[in-house]
Amino acid sequence: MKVTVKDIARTAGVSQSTVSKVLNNYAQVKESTRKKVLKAVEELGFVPDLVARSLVMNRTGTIGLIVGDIANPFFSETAKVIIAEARKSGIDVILSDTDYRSELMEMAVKNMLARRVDGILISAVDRKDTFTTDLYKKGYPLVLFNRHPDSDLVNYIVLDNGKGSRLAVNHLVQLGHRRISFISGPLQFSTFHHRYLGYKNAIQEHNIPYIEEFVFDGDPSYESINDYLKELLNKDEKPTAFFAATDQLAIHVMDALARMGFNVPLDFSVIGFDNIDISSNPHINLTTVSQNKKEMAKLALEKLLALIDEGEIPEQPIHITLEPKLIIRKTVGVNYEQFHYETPRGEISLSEG
Amino acid sequence: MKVTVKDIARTAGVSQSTVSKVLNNYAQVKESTRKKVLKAVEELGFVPDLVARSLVMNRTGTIGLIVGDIANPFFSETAKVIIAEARKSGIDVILSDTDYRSELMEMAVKNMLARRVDGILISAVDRKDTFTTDLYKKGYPLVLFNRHPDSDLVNYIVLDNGKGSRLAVNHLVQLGHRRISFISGPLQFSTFHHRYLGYKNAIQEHNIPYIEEFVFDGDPSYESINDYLKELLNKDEKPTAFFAATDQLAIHVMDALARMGFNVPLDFSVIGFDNIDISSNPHINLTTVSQNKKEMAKLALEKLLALIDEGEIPEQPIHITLEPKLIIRKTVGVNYEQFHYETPRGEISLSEG
DNA sequence: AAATAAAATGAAAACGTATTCTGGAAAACA
DNA sequence: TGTTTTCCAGAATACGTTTTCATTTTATTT
Repeated sequence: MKVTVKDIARTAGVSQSTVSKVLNNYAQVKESTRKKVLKAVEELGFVPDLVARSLVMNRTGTIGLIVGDIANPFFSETAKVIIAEARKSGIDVILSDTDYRSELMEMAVKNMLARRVDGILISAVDRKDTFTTDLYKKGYPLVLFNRHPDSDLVNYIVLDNGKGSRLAVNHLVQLGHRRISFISGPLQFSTFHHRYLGYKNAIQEHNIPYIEEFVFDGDPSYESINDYLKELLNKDEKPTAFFAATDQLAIHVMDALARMGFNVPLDFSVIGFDNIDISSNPHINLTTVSQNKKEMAKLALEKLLALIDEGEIPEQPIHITLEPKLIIRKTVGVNYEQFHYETPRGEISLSEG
Repeated sequence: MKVTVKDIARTAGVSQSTVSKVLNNYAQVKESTRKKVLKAVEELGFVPDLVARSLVMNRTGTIGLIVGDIANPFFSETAKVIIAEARKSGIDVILSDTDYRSELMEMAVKNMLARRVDGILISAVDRKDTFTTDLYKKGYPLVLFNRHPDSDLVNYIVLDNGKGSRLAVNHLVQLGHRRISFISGPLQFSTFHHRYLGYKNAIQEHNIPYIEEFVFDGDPSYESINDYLKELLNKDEKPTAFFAATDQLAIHVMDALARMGFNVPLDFSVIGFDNIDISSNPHINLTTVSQNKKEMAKLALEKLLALIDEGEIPEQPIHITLEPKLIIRKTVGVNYEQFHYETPRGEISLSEG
């Protein structure tokens, strides 16, 4: 039936332990017997049982990857590099999708612990999450990326989201916009929280009043955003630009505006965040803040593997923040109205290039 | 350190076997001892070691999922439903990404066998692949989806790709197009192969001559397609419509046309295949052939789990083909030229709805 | 109350591997 | 040649469960 070490031992005329030794490249084994064993392995087509090995080695050679939504390009692109890089170290990844529900995250982690994965990578924690922190304190190899909890006592690799927002707001302000609406996702995620904070700080740095009605953080569906925009654009005080916390949201905004008969960037400017693939499509051409997803994923895995190899957790948690970058395309225009009526400043460059 | 069944046994004052029995809901255990054991489990926070269990049960509770490119929406969307559905049965999935390279597929399978996954789901086989067929013949639970090899001796769930092409071609022909270019991906994949065959058959059914220069199956990158189009549109005999074997390819085509200053659908019609998320975007609005990815994924998993539970493979491999559907949006127009100069037929409806 | 049947428990083996430790053979040294 | 060291190989144990089978306990019958 299934060929095991025992079979190899028998046909090679040695003991199980020597077979194991040649399989694991022990030095202490004569060349002649090594040959015998290898020949038997070849003949019988033996392949070591990794679960048995896991049991005795106390290492499974697997890691868990928990994402918010694998169908979301951000998560799938990061997953891709993690899987590819892990494979280079002979490590397999068990993937879990929380569908943005934090209860599922906790369940996924528990399940993976039972499966004895060697470490866990999570890009889907809530700000108020304490579960991961507790787990890490117990010495379990764990690194978060993309999102992090409010607690600082766990490893994470994230984008400097606040800075990203500042980049976006500055760009808009430079082109004359002073009434900027912020379209956010759920603020319980650190990404959105910091993008929101960055937006708020940036406009205040420019002495722009913060208008509560200008920020949206409700249900991120198209319909919901469409409703919000309709209501907003009926008021006296309209924004001239929309800063969306996500390219996906930005595209919703653009769609809604288009359906209302507005032109982007002539009537309104739109800027996104993430630089997903579609955004560079000539029909979309979204100006956005980009993050280096691949580097983030690579770093997260790298740190996790190091943690696993170390065998013990460092005193100080690892915190890495990556730099955002502004990608200028075609959805942001000059707010002439602003230049005309309020504070026209000649030194500001109006070119988009 | 780690709490095991032995610890539970000790603190509950029973034997390992009884602990195992209450954990696995054996009938033959007195209520009072069940209580004792459960209490100890609770107190010590015991959680069963799944790798140890796997070893003895000869079942890991994991399946392997091998995809061509997890960053591609088709694969990530199917992966999402597979992961979610598998979880409902307490099964975890190990994900592998072949990056469209078939050698990697074979390696991934071998690795998963060593990991003793209970079954494997593959959406990334070549037409000439025999490895999976051989494996299945050996009795290993295996189901392919999306793509299938030329051999029929293995289970697969696929779309009726030929029919999908016919749907697309018929639609174009009904609107007066007779010069239809087919933009394909690599024909070594059954999906593209059958879409190509469907295209060829469909135009022949309409007595349209097959023109070799009208089909492209080279490198599916934007640049390569752009080059092809430039050359093609310099010739005398130009197509009036493009049928792309993939929405991704259709979007490349539209981008290239847009950059050359053409309007879709006024100058050229474009139709895609797959109905990925972006295609419904108002800026894209691609007419396309859709497939029910979720159902495909669900069916594939369902069949695999059934196979695993059966314990032995059925005499006849399972073959399921799903129905494609035409989604009419805004990228296909009427070819008036055709109606005007050649065979204007009054009975053909020109409305797009 | 004794005999029997049924129910509950435990001892032991198994799953397939890695590793420690011991003993013997060979080599190196005297 | 005798002794010490080095090198190899194997026996035994461990990893943490499940499961079979024998045994003890409890319940049922006469």
